[in-house]
Amino acid sequence: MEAGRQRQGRLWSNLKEVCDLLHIPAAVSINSEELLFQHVQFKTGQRVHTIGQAFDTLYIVNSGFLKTVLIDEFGNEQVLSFPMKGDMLGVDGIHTRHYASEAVALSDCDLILLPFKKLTALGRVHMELENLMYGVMSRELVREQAMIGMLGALSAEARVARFLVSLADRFAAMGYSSKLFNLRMTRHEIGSYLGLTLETVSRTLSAFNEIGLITVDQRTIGIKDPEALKTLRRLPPSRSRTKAAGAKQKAELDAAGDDQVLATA
Amino acid sequence: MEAGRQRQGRLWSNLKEVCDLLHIPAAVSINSEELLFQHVQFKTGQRVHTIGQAFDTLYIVNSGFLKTVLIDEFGNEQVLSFPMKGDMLGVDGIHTRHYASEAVALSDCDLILLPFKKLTALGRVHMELENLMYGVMSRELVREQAMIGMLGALSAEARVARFLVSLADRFAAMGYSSKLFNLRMTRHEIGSYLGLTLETVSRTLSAFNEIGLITVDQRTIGIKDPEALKTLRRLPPSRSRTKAAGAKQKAELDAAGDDQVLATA
DNA sequence: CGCGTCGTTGATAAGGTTCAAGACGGGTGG
DNA sequence: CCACCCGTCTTGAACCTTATCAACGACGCG
Repeated sequence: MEAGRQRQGRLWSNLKEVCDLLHIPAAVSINSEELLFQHVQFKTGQRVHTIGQAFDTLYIVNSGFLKTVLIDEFGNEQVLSFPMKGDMLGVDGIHTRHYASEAVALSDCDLILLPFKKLTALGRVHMELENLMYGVMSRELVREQAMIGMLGALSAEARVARFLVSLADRFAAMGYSSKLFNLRMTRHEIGSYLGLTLETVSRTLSAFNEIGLITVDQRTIGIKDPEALKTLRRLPPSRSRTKAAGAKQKAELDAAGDDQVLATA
Repeated sequence: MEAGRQRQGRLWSNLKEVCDLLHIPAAVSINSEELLFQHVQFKTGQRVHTIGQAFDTLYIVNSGFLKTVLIDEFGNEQVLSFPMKGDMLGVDGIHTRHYASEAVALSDCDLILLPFKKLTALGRVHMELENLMYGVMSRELVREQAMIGMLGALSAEARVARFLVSLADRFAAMGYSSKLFNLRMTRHEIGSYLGLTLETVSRTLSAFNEIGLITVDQRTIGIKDPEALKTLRRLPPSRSRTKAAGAKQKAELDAAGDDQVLATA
């Protein structure tokens, strides 16, 4: 329907601002005010790019909230990430020159356009740019690795707990409160992201609420006991009794607090 | 114990060979025979790099089989990938300048060293290199996205089936048989990779064997019905009834073959 | 030859999904 | 302005996939 952007970008950013946004030490020898990147706005529900669409530009989130999704053979969505301020979009398009995922705005957004051609051309001149890109892509890779580890090894409760902590941290990094914030996504989307059903997500949030770890009021989440959330596990759920060093004594610890749902470091 | 490599690299490769190995169109204007990369050999069980170790070089697998793992707070391993010929290792170290994962040789291996410093220095001169790196990293990112989608949405049987197909494809790409090959990893490692227990992996393989999809003899796998394996799902297990377009008619298809364990395209 | 690792298979239980019903909230149209 | 509706969220109950626990067989190595 769309995927067409409403271009009238009044805003532009220079490289310094882009680096700051990405939390990458700029080391910019480029004083250029002539090196500017255009902004684009997307409204809630609009798609920034779709799967298979020809790749030509990367995006950096300046404000707003999005989701990126994969669509399976039945049209079901699998949420991959919830990008927000400072995150980069579109990197998965570099390889095949077609975006591998779809990015949808969950709120009104302001994105910075980084035309890939322009970027590589600039890299020819300024090495900082190249290293910046490597850093951002590597960071994204590490994030996805952590995600795989979480999906592969953690229980539903642990996943939801870590999701909340991670959100809190990101809000904190953006200067917002990490104690009280609004979820921009539905339970369904959270569930997809965490490999759970929306019912399980809902139930788990309710459970956390009853225990006093958080408060829940629809999309409004209050974090009451961040430490407990961080270390919550229950169910070291598989590939336990590994011979890996250090596994044993921790297992005893675990057994000690067995009837507890949570543990504090 | 090790993580110290047994350097006596007799072998060296030029950029052209590296590109071929990575399946990246070289477009090499660099005729250099003076631009050589050293090889290193690792024996079964040796670690190429460990978590937290200072990052300085990337590796390309020239021959042999490895695994990369994350270690959680209890010492449990979470397998992230099974790199083989043509795959790149160490990319996750770029961001923090420390490797985020551990790479272990599952067989005797021959790896090509790409000192990162050297690489970026070369990138200053030869643009092809830069684009090569972007391509490789983007490809890896896409691979991990697919992995997340799989862990988040597929049943145990579908995961094992896709794992086998993916292995078959990779063997084929390496010039080996895609119909008969040896697993280089244990059931435990497969289970960790797929987010399952080793028992479930074993049982699923046995089930596929009985149905005639594959033959199993310990580590030796024979692929009998690749198409069935590719399309096997059973249990679109969660986030089903999505309102996403196209979901409906496919759901009917699904119901039609409901008592069937497998479906052929 | 025995021990340890790896793999198979069975019985049991539990975590999480599925199905179902209802509540809440926001937007729309009468 | 209220009624209505639809998407979202919550909660309950039954079911099912997969983990857990356990025992045994097979292989490889010292």
